[in-house]
Amino acid sequence: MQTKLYAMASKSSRGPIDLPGFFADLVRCETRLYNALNDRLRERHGIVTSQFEFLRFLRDHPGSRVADLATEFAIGIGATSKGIDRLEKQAWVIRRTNPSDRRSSLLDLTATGLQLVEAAEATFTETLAELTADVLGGPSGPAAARFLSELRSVLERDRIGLPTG
Amino acid sequence: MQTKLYAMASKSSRGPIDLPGFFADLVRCETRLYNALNDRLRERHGIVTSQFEFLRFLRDHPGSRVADLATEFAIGIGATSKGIDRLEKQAWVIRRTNPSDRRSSLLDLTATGLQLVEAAEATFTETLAELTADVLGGPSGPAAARFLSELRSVLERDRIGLPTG
DNA sequence: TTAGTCTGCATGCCTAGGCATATTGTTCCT
DNA sequence: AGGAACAATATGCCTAGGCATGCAGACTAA
Repeated sequence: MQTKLYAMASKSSRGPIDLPGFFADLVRCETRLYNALNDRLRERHGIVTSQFEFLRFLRDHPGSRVADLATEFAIGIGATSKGIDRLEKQAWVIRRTNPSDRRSSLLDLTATGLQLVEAAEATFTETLAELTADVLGGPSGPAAARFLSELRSVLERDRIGLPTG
Repeated sequence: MQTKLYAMASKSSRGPIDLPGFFADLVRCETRLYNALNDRLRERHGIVTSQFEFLRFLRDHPGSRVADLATEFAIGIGATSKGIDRLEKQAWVIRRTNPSDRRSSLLDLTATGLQLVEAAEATFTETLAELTADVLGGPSGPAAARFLSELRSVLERDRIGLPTG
């Protein structure tokens, strides 16, 4: 597969980063990891990765509003609302009216939702470790983690890439 | 925004990588960069990032088949076929019957398509540089590039995360 | 208060991708 | 040669997200 040529080219670059190549690698890794995690989570828990991420966020930030999720995941408000609809339909999440602003709801996991997210988290972590095992031992891991963490902070600070709706 | 807590936690970790945090940062960076690039490319050239990537791939790999694109981008064959339909409708790509296997077509850019991809590439590279300027100077960039390049190679080697169709 | 504006979210319409299937062409046996 | 298995991709149906809109609640100024 010709693809490999790209990877090798950026790998051996010594000067400043090959930015397009870097971005391509970033997107390809994200896509494939996301797909693989979807498969596992669907098969074992009947959810997909985006749902797992919603549930995990609500576990870690109980009482969030729809807009908080939208900002966190950089997706539209409408999409977020619909995603919550689906989780609510499964009785994994409840909307409770916000006492201090009746336009919005506060979101929380149900007991079942909590149970689900804990089980799914085990699968998630395990699968991720499995998929990245071959490179995690390498020396560039911590630097990569630092880099993406900083980049994410900057993008969030400047509100880059937030959809309209 | 509570989000920052995540980023800082993974940033200051010293031992083995916080894998879920790393993955979260990866996905968030990808989403926001992709969204921002979409906005710019749409506004200036009337295409989105996925289309730019298709066009660029065909420029660099003329005569590819639909399946080659599907593998490269880890998306389904059907989706790829439809994506090519759209590019063909705009006369940016042509399907030419594969002389050695008439089930498939060989894909190539038209002159207009080539012109478009060259212009879009300038926007793409420039925008990407702009968005990542604040962290590119940092010391962890090259290691991050190496890490993702290696991870990508491993995922491709093991055919991880390829959709069914 | 009360009109006017703003905000948060739900909903509708449209597009894009996943998966299943259909179609056409190729390969492999015999 | 002839048919069965296989392969490449085009197409249909379904779901999820983007964007625009609608609506209820909050906020402001007079």
